[in-house]
Amino acid sequence: MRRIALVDVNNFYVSCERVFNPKLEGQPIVVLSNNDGCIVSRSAEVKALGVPNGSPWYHVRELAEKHQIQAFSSNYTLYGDMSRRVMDVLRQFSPDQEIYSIDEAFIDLTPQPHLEPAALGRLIRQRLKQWVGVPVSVGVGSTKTIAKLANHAAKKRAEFAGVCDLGLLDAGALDALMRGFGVREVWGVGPKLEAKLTERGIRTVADLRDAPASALREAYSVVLERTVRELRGVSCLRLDQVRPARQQIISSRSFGEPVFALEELVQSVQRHATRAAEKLRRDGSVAAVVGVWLETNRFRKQDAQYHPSASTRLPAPTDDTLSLVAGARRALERIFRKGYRYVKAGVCLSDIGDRRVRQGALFELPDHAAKRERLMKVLDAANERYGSGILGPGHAGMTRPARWAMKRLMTTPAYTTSWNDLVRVQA
DNA sequence: TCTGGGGTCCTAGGACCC
DNA sequence: TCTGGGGTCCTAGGACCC
Repeated sequence: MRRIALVDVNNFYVSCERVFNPKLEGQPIVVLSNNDGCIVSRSAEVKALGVPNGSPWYHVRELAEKHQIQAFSSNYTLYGDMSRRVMDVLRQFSPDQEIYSIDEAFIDLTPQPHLEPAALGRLIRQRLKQWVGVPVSVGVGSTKTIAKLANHAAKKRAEFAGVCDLGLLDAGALDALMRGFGVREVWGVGPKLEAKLTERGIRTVADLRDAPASALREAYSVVLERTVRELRGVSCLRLDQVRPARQQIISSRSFGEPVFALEELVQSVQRHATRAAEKLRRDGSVAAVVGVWLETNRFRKQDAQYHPSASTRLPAPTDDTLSLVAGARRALERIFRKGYRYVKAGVCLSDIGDRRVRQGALFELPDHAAKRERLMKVLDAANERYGSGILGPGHAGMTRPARWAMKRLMTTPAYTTSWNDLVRVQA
């Protein structure tokens, strides 16, 4: 029997903000998405007010004023660094770790049968609180799907006090617990599947566990069949310790203000292609296709809508910023139409491979490629040292601050990654 | 006036092959 | 009246995750 633990940080972004501003403890606070658009993290106090995750911030303004909810712009520099600290601590409990997202990881405790998972879970909780400063929940089960469910139980049921090992429950207690949770709480069941399953009379986790797996595969997909088997304790999902290189790299942003002119779209698309190329090089990958898309505001029914996309296939896979920017620009020029109120642009790199086994172009000059490579090294080094975006193509004549630049009006300092932002402690 | 930004996997259907 | 039977590859779109 495997023993998989899922550890995640409770309302991660909110918890990060609280580490450096303890006065926020016990206060209703939220963290907002880019452009201060939507709520992406809520403290328990805000959840208790019934504010759903993902709500547009301006929709809850009134409620926020009434209850003095404090909002913060997202500070990904801080959250990324805090995430690294959490993962470092977790790795000390088991080297068999899959970092599943910025705030959660699976760890395999099977190779340490002499340790009791629940006791270990309590130790993890205590240590992360003390060493990193964030509260976590721990769920343990014989499969990843059960560990996810256990984690949910650890949060929702006070009697578990943040740590739940479903392996400790006898059959009757496990059944009761599974009857107490709706099918939507299962990892892999979203709103669409929930609706379809409900039609079939499958309403609780227990209903899904006991449903005929092969029939569900026929009706829906192999993904759902695997979920059902995992709920029964049959492991169908591997623990992926090494993340394979990404197959797709996206850089996109909503604009701070609507944009109408090609000139401004060019600037933002160049910026996205540059960022995507940086990510690509960091992965040690090359891409053969660069895609661009534009969006108008789909919530504004009075506006003419236009959501075009196009892509450019490059002569050979590359990680060269200038080639990728040029490709993105060509794609953009093909889809741009005047007269629309654009609110977002994005770039997507695909057909990605390992740069070490890259196939060159037929007419490529070897020393040209070598020069470009050196140029990219300089670019990456400069941006690493002086801040991302300091050096890049198309910067000449750029209007600052651009209309397309993000709005972030409530950002906290980069406490852990910038000397200037270090916390001052008074004696 | 203001509604995020990343990713993954699977399926269906069409084009094409022998 | 009857019009084969396998394959592969690619793409678009859908569903899910955080």
